[in-house]
Amino acid sequence: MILPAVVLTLRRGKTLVTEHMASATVTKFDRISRKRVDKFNERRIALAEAALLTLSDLGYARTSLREIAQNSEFSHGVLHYYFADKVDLITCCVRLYKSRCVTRYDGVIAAATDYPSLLEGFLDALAATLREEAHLHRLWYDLRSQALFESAFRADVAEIETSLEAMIWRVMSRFAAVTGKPAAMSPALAYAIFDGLFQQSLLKHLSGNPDAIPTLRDGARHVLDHIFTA
Amino acid sequence: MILPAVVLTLRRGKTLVTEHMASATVTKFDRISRKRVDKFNERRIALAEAALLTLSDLGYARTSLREIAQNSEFSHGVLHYYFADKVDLITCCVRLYKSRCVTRYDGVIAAATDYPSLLEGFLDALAATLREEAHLHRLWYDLRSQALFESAFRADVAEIETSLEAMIWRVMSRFAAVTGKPAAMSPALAYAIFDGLFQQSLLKHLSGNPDAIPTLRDGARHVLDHIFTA
DNA sequence: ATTTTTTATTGACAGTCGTCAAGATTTTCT
DNA sequence: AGAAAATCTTGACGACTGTCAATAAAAAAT
Repeated sequence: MILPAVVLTLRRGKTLVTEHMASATVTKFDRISRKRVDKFNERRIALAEAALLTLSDLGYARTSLREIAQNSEFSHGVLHYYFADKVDLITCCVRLYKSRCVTRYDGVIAAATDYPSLLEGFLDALAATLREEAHLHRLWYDLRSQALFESAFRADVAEIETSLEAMIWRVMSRFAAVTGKPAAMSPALAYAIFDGLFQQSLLKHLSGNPDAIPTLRDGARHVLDHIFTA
Repeated sequence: MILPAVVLTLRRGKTLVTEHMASATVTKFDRISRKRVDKFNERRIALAEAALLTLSDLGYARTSLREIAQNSEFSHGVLHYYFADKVDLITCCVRLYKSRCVTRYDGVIAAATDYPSLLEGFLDALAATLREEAHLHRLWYDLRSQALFESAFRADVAEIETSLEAMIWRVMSRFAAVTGKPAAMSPALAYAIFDGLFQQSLLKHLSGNPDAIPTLRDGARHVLDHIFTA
């Protein structure tokens, strides 16, 4: 039981490159160990993926480690082999969420070259997110609220907020490039607006209100029209 | 143990006027019973007030009924005398929150008659809310997130959202009246924008970032300037 | 092929949770 | 005053929680 102890001490770092191996030459031991770390990390991600499913179903407050394990192909004990504690698991899940969402609109905005098609493409993508990933995003809002209480989550949540803000700002910059008008606001403000809009629509959508998606589209269109036309 | 049974069956209604007393003449029995109901309701509110304190300290996920009782002058059993279950208590707390917040800016907007003073007054009030009621508002965002999962909370949360939207719209209408320019957006959009801004600033503020309040002021000022000047 | 290391399961632990029933205490009514 | 009703406390229940140690199973290394 040597490796886990080593990995566990390094787990919290952003990368999994071990420090005492960074220098010196690459030995056989290096390659083997790296392979093990990778495998370890793959399992971590697979488990976090399963956890993400259960979490987005039940929410943070109602999700237990046993429930997560039951919805996976593993036993509940294995979670403590791959994660130090519950916070560590949730943190890993949040990072996974980020890696999925953060390039959500990049394809759409690269494709369009004029305002109308860029607008429609973005609105479609926005609507698709609400329709297809509602459960995942309600989890995001849940975890972000947890960060207001639990300082352990704050750093990761803040980092994701920054990524999402950058994502929205790439969209705005594209609009600016296409229309020739500046996106006359800060990235933070732009993100706040679209985030507020999306959150409002999400609650409507999950309440079964069929106006949720049209409301989201109209709101976003109104904002963008106001900024980038006449 | 007669009254509680009666009251408990009526508890979930918005008012506490009993139905079988609504018609007919006002008898002595009526007055007495009403007085009891009022007293019952006062205790409910006092307990909900205590619960609100604990909840805004710990958040929904980490608050137990025992903890709430411990921070009040009562025992934990009394909570089940005044509330049917935990959801009932939380619902009552949410309603209490609403009644406090919903007129937050009405005084400010009535006082000012020109754009600069109205703007500064509103920004001051916004900043004061963030500074003085941060804990209460993080609870609101927490409970709103819970509503995304628990349908039992949705109706009350939606009602409060409507009230807050109306509150923001009264502010916007005042700005429109003072400047002579229309608030060129829907009430829902205006609320989404300020809510998004506030939420973003709240996370910053609770993370100890001293830029939180200036950011909130600048963001709000930018939006309002953009709408109501030139 | 056997030993070592890694991975996964199981069962138990010490707490906490919401809930409720039985009974003591206080208030109200006659 | 005593009787009745309302209020509050206490203690217990079954269920569930995160955690972890003991151990079995699988994989890797020698």
